[in-house]
Formats: sequence, structure tokens, C-alpha cells
Amino acid sequence: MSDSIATSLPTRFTPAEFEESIYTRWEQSGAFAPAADAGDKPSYTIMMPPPNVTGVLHMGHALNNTMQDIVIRHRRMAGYDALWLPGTDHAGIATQAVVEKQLLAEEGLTREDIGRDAFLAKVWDWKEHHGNFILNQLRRIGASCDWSRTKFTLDDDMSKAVRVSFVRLWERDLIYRGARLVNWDCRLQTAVSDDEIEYEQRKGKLWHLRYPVKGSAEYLVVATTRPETMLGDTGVAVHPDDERYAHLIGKTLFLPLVDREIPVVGDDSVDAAFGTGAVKVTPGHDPADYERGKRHGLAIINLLESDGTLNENGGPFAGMSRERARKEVVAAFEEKGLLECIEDHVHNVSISDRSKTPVEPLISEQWFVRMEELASPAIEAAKSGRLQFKPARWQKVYLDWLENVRDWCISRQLWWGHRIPVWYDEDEVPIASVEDLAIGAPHPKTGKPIVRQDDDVLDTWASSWLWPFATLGWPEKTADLQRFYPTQFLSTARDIIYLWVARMVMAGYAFTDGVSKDHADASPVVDPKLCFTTCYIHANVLDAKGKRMSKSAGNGIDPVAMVDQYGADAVRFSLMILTREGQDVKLAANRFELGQRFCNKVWNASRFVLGHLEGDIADQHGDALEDRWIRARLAEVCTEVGEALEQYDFHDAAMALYRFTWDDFCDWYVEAAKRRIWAAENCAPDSPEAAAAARVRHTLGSTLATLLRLMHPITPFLTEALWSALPAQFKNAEELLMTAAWPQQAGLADADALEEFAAVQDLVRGFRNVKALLEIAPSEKPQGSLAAVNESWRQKLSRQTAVLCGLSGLDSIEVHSADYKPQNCGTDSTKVASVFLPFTVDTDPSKLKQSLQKKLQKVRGGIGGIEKKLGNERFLQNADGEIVEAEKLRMEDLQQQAKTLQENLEALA
RNA sequence: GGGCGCUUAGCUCAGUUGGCUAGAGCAUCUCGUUUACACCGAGAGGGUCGGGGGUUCGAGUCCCUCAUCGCCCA
Repeated sequence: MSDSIATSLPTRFTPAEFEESIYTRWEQSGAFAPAADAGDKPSYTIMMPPPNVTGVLHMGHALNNTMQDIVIRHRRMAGYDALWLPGTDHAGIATQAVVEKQLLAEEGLTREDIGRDAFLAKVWDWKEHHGNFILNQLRRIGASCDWSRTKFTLDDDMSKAVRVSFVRLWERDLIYRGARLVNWDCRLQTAVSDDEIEYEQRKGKLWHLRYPVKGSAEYLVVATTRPETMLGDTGVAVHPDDERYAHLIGKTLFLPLVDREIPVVGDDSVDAAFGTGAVKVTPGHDPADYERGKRHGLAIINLLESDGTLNENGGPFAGMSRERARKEVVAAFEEKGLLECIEDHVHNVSISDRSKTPVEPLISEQWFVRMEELASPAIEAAKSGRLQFKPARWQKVYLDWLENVRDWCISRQLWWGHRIPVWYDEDEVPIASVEDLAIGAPHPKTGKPIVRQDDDVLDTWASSWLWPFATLGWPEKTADLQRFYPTQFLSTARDIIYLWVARMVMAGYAFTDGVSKDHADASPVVDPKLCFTTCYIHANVLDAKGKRMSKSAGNGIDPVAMVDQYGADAVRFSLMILTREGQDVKLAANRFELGQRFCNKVWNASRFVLGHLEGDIADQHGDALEDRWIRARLAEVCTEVGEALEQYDFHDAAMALYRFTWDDFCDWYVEAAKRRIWAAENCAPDSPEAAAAARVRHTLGSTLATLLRLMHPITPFLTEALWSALPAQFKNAEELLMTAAWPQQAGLADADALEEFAAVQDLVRGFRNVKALLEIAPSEKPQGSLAAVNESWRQKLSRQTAVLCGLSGLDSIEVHSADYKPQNCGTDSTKVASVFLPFTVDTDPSKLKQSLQKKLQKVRGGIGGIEKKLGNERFLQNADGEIVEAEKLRMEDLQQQAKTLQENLEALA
């Protein structure tokens, strides 16, 4: 190797020294953004799922964004007008909570203390300072998104989009205000949706309470996990078929402590086997009871203030916290002799995702969106196959939710977010408006003066469901919208299929009529309102024990720390190899060594190649078997990787590259190529050896160049660094690999070369194996010989003695025909030939014998299996002709091998 | 209660529509520092594919059932 490259490239890949400058080069080249003029390129768009603006990059983000980056890099190279648009969402509850906490800690103030406007100014201030943190982290993993189009869900144009969407739904009468039992987060004092709730198994108690029956000495005993809610009971339900209580249905009970008379009703929903079989009904504070109450016309009593303390309906317990009221209520029952017993009980508690406190079902006034009508085109899109899920099974999850969709509570009692664009006149008549309505201005419908705007804000999802098109300028018919909508690929986590994926699809159909351009000149758009055609549901990243990584459990692995330690390419490549489609990935930090080793291997193989590209390089390929073989393999791997990426099979693409690079290129081709390169070192520049070496260099260089292109989407930094060291003749004037062309056809299909070189590999393994078994030192170069099974192979192998010698570590090889039977030799046999190495004086053939016997046994086992098949009439009748033929051929091979193994063993004896 | 997924070598996982003697990486053992790489090279050992039943000429693969673990919905 010449000194200049050898000394300029370190022997190990040191990603930290390259990554930053390479990222800067990419960014400064402008290649992250689609070209100003796309010509007739078809567009390919990915909208990045916007992380929370408060967020910190975790492994799930790293995995998801790596996949998106791979897709967009591949499409960009493959000639698409490729846009990957990044952004963040304003994460109403989370962000408000962060700033409230800070405000309290630093100034001892609550948001109410400083007022709405001042508080919002503080949140914006926080966002300006911290809001880009997670996006900057994405740069570290190499994300090639178009930062110039970065969006935030509270940007002015996004806010406009939210208002327009709200007003359009309003005009279609799909928005209504109603009293509903909602999940109330008492800490954050807002409604949260069903989807923002986690269920946690907790140990609790089951209190058995006695309710006296009116006009009788009897008690009806109810069991409850929440005794304090009895203050809001308006009935007791039993199963109509439950004989224990049949006589009580229709009777009246005295509700203790509050002296209310409540009825006993029969209801099918009661599980007679649970508790006492009698259920207290609290329609104001339990969803199931709410339904029961509706069926039986029971009153709804609300017991709670918005902070979770009991209100005046709590009677003597008013003003107490839920916890205190529970103790006091139980004590009161005990005192009156109405507490039957207390059981231990494990039950599910609903926990608010955001505050991690138990939610209270609470009756309150909220805004809702009617979903049924919006859901139907989204259902149809999936059923017709226009919307594809990958893995496909997630379609069922999507459809299940849409087909049973419930109305969406879109109001949140927060300040940070899109304030609901509804104004009221003095009679509380509401009206929605895109433009602000001034206080005192006439109500557009009633003409009476507007007195106030609704205080609440919209659920964050009510802005992110517009993400695929609002980010492109909707509702304006912008050039971007026409150019990049609809999008092609959405990659996200399974737990937001409902929250986000389904709603985006609905929004696409509800709002994007006629916005996309006619793509007929490029890729025809089948469904111009379908916001993406493929929804990829990525794996969950688990810790080494299979538990979900979470901040609270402290078992997360910080992707940025992993990038620091192993390099971004190693992290990316490892994730892709480890993550099989549809399969969660268990991760420990040391798993990234896999990618690190691979990157180092690529680095060093490239060092070797680049070091030898400083000599004369021919403009023609080498013409040896191994040259033809590596080109044939390159053609195969090129097809494999291209197809895998088009189908979003990231694991398959990474695996194909790993196999080709390590096994084929490094272990076989480069090793084989050394022979001719070194042979030329002592020859004149015009010698045949020098000419051969120049052609080998061409094949080495061009193979590496193509390999770098193929690898670039997965390991962009490494390949870009190596690309810049590659001589111009291999680069086709493409200075930046990131924007270089994807190889459509590389290498050269050559079935003969594949078969012949596979035979050479078998023989090399045979020689190496015998050499090891005879305990010949690797540095020793004995003289070998081989006996080909037939004349055709004898001739072919005669031409490959040089490469066989070089790879097997032999001095020379004699090629004989099948009848060649040397004495005192160690042997092995392959499909096409037996190999022989002479014993030395102190050879102990016992290991060799053992090995041959074992192999013979295995081969005979195989023969037995096939004999059984071929001897079976029904196999011959039923199996495909091709299969039968293949079995017969295999049989011949195995019998040939058994025969030579047998003979070779006898020769040893 | 309903649905989905996992179970293959010591560990982590691949195994297309059923059809080579079930593969890889890590770990283990032996040998080696040969001018790209010890984050390396060569060789080796290691699995009755969770249990049972069925369909079939043939099952890791399809069907039934049981078990285990995990996730989602109610």
C-alpha cells in the first residue's frame, strides 16, 4: 500500500472526527431540501411525526427517524423529488406543566397568579429557548430532513389551519357542546381523552356497605372500591336473574349519610358473581354507572370540584379531598354499624398519562366532534387496500377503532394551545369563526353583541391530525401542497394508531378536496385525499429484559450517548439489523458493537482498496473467475437492497449488505485480489502482471463505489467520508454521495461464475479444514492436490489453481481426475472434487478420521432421507416434478460424496 | 372477557407461497499477529424448532389444543 492513504486514514473508523463536518457539508450543500425546480421528478414525501416540543430523544425516536432517513435518502438518490418535513408539536398538557412547574419553583407563582397572557408569554419564551432541543438531537443521528420547512403546531399558519378545520366541521354540524362524563385529571384540572389514560393494577380494598331497605329491617349490601362515591349514588343495580335480590327490584333504599331514597333496579350489565352481586350506581362518577343511570332514568349527581375536592353535594364531607372523604365515609358507616366487611382487592386504576394521578370520571361541559361520518372514508381507504399498513395486521387495530369510534372530546381546560375559536353573545349563543370576533361586535347569527371567547383550548391532536397537509400551507393552495401532497410514507408507533394515524386519514378526507396536483405526468396518484399510502408501524424498543424503556423506570438507553460512543452509523446499522419487521427489539448498549464492528470493517476494507487505487487503474474489469463472481454477487445484492428498501424491509437490506460486504467482498474477493496485486509489485509497468493488477484495481474501485452507494442510506456518514477519498474515475462527477445516483443496475449477472466460484470456496474450505486437522501451521505452505469428480470440473479447476493456492494457504495444487488416489494424505471431499494434503512425519490422522467419519455419517443420513422420499410412490406422484428432479440430483451428489469419503477413509486405514 | 404477538443453539434473533443435512451474530474451544482490519483471520463444538394432536408423500412453516411470557381493547 502506498503511504499517503495509509497514513491519512486511521486504522480504525473514528466517527466523532467526521460526523459533524460531514453533516455540515450536507446541510450547506442544500441537499436536505428538495430542488427548487424538480423538473418531472415524481415527488416522494414523508412527514416526520412531530415529537413533543418538550421531548428528549429516546431510542424509539432514533429507530423511527433512522428508518425515515433511510427511506428518504434512498428515494432522493433514486431520483425522486424527495421531501422529509420535520417539526414539533406543542404538547398542550406536557408543555404547560413544564412551565408551570418552573414558574412555581423559580417565582413561587401559579399561572392564575400571573394571568393568561403573561403565562403564555412565558411558555413561548420557554419554547424559543428549549423547543429545538430534540430536533437538534436528530441531527446527531444524521437525519436529512428539510430544516427550512420545519413546522411547529402553534405556528401562525398552522393555527390558521386549525381554525379553518374547526369552522368547516362546525358548518357541517359535526361539532357540538355537551355534558359528558369525561376523564378528569384533578392535578392538571383538565379533561383527558380515553387514549391518554393508562391502566395500572393496584392493590385496594373492596368495602361492603349496607343500605337499609325502606319498609323492612333488611339491608342490601353493595361492594365498592370507591366508598366515597356513595354520596352520589342514585340507585342500586342487581342482575334481573339473580334470585338473591329478585324480591328487591323496584323497592326503595335509604342511602345512608345523606338520607336519600334510591331505587333498586334490575340491569343485565351487573356481574352477579362480583362482590355481593349488587352494584351501587353513581352516574356522575363512573362510566358504566352513567350508562346504567341513563337506562333507568336515574339522576346524575356531581360530587367533585375541578380540583378533586368534594363540593356541596358531599354534604358533611364537602371541602374534603377524595382521600380524606373516603376515610371519613368508611368511618361513618362503621360507626352506624353499616360496614359489613372489608376485602383485599386488586383492581385497575385509571391513571392520567400526563400527571400520573388517578383520573376521576366527572360530568362536565365539553366540545365534541361527531366522528362516525368522518370515519367512513378512512375505513374504506384501508378496506380497499389504498392505505397499506406494514405489518399488515395493524390494519385490524385501526379498523376496530374506527368502526367503533366514539365522539372525540376536543376541549381541554388549558391555556397553552389553540384557543377554541368560538365566541358567545350575551345569551350564550356560540358561533365559530376563523377570524377573531371583537368583544361587542354583533354575533353573525343573532346580531347581539359578542361578550366573550371560549376559555378552553383544543386537544393537541386537533392540530396534529392536520399535519400531513397543514405543514404544506393548507388551507392555502400553496405550491408545496400541490407538489408534495399526498405523502407516501408514515412511520410511527403503534400506540398512536388511534390518536393520530386514524385521525390524520380522516382529516385528509375531510379537508383536502382538490388540493393536490394532477401527478399524471409522474407517479399517478390513486387517491388524492389519502394523506399517506403506507403506514409503517415500527418496533417498540425494550430493554435487555424485555421491559419497555421509560423515564420513570430509568431503563432507557440514550441514543445520543450511543452516537457519542459508537458513532451514528453504528447505531443506525445496529438498529436496522436488530429490528425485524413487526418484532419488538430488546436492546442493551453493547448491542451497538455489532454496527461498530461492521463500520470498522467497511472502513478498513476501504482503506485497503483506496490504498491500492493509487497505482495504474485500467478502465476495464479484471477477467478472472473471482472478478466475474464479485460482479455477479454485486448485481444480486444491488437488486436485493433496492427491493428491500422499496418495500421498507430495513432488516433485509442491512443484512444483505452485511453478508455481501463482510463475507463476499472482504473475506473472499479482497483476499483473492491480493494475489494479482502483489504479483505486479516486482514487475515492470508494461508487464502482463501490471496490466492484470490495473484491471483488478478497477474492479476493486468500482465495486467499492457501488457498495458505498448501496450502503449510504443506512450508514450515511461513513460512506460519505469514504466517498470523498475515492478517485474521481469511480464517482461519475458526483461529488456528494448523498445526492449521487442510486445504482439501478450494477455488476453483471453471471450464473456460471457464481456456481464455479462457489465450488472454489468449497474446495478452499476443504483444504483449510484438512490443514487444521493435520495440525499444519498456518504459515506452512504445503503442496496440495485434488481429484475432480468429472472431466468438466477437472478442466475448470485446472484454471483456478492460483486462486485456490492463494486462499487455501498452499504452495501448489495438482489437479487430477476422479481416479487419483494418493497414499498418506489428509483428505476431504466436496461436491466437485476431493482435496488432498500429504502427511508430515509426525502426522496423527486420528482427528482427521473422526472428522471424516462424522461427515460420512451426516451424508449417509441425508441419503437415507432422500431414499425414503424417492422410494415413496406417493411422493413421486404428488410432489412437483421440479422437486423430484432436485432430490434426484441431490442424491447423486451425496452418493458421490459418500463414495469418495468412504474411499478416502479406507486409504487412511 | 375479546383480540394480537412471542416461544428455534448458552444469549439475541433470521428462517418467503410446506420441499437441500434448520442458519446468522455474540459467547465458548483450538490455531494464528500473513504488508485493510485483533472492533481481525482460519477452523471447531453446540439445536428431538415450547408440549400434545391433526392435515400431508413431506411440517420449524398449515390447522386444532394446552402451556409460558408480553402488548392492546373492554
